[in-house]
Amino acid sequence: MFSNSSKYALKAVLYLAVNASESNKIMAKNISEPINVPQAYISKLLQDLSRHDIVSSVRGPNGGFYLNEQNLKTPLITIVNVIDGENRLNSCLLSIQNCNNDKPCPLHHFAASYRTHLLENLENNTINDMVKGIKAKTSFLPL
Amino acid sequence: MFSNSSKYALKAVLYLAVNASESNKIMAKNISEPINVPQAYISKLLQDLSRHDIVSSVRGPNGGFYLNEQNLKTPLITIVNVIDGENRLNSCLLSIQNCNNDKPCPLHHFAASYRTHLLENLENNTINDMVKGIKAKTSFLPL
DNA sequence: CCCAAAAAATGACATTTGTCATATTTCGGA
DNA sequence: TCCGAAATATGACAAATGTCATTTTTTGGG
Repeated sequence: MFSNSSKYALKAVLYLAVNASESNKIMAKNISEPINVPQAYISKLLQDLSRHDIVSSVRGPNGGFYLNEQNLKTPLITIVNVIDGENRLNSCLLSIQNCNNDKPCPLHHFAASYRTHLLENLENNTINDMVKGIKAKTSFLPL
Repeated sequence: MFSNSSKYALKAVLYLAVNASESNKIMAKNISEPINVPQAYISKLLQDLSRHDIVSSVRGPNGGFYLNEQNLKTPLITIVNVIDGENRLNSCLLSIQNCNNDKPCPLHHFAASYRTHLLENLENNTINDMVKGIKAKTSFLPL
């Protein structure tokens, strides 16, 4: 579904969204442990995300990562697209070129409705929407 | 979602199910072209499937691959499990250990219903069910 | 009983993905 | 203005996946 990298990126971003702020930046090495991802690896991912304006970062002493107001409005799909590349979620279950509703492959209907449903959710929900759920305790963010 | 290997295996099995029979076996090299998969690669996959009694094979002259009555009754999930290993489809979108309906991760509800839905379909539908759809022209099997 | 056809087995190689280690740059504070 | 803290950059390495080539075994037919 998603690559490991995307999963890690999502976890890191969510962790930052909940725990960091401009006045309380978090260093890569302090994100690593709670989300259970090697430090150097999460650094590399955060650099990618930073370059794409999905997270904010400040170098030097008292530096670290956090999300500003704008960052929080990022739709979840953007994170996946940056890390995994576009339309990783777009292809048919069997990767058949011209599989569509008119000329479906045998497994098409097993996945089609859901896939669009999932995509809609990833497009319409922002990081901030997820944070609300976590703060309202309707969803959880363990390691 | 599935690995390439699983996709290829599914395509090969469906191709055999539609086009081969005990009296009309098909050689690996003749499956390769219509489903657009390298010959040696599809051979390896078919050997795997043959060892697990998902396809039938006969060596020597006039040999080849086909599906017998029993093979046709195989649920689709079995093919995926043999090639990709068990429960590749079981984990949560973020691969969080104890993510479930009671303690869902933030993305849980985006995927949960679909995943169970897809799994049910793969478990309850056999190769033969797919062949029926293809013959009834409600689904299609291009390359 | 040998020969050729075909599956089966084995292993080499390439690519992608994931992981780690080591520089390099930037910045604030003493 | 220099030092150390931290992000950033780069590249090496490992593992999984995908691809290809070669050899071995089995089998039917002449």
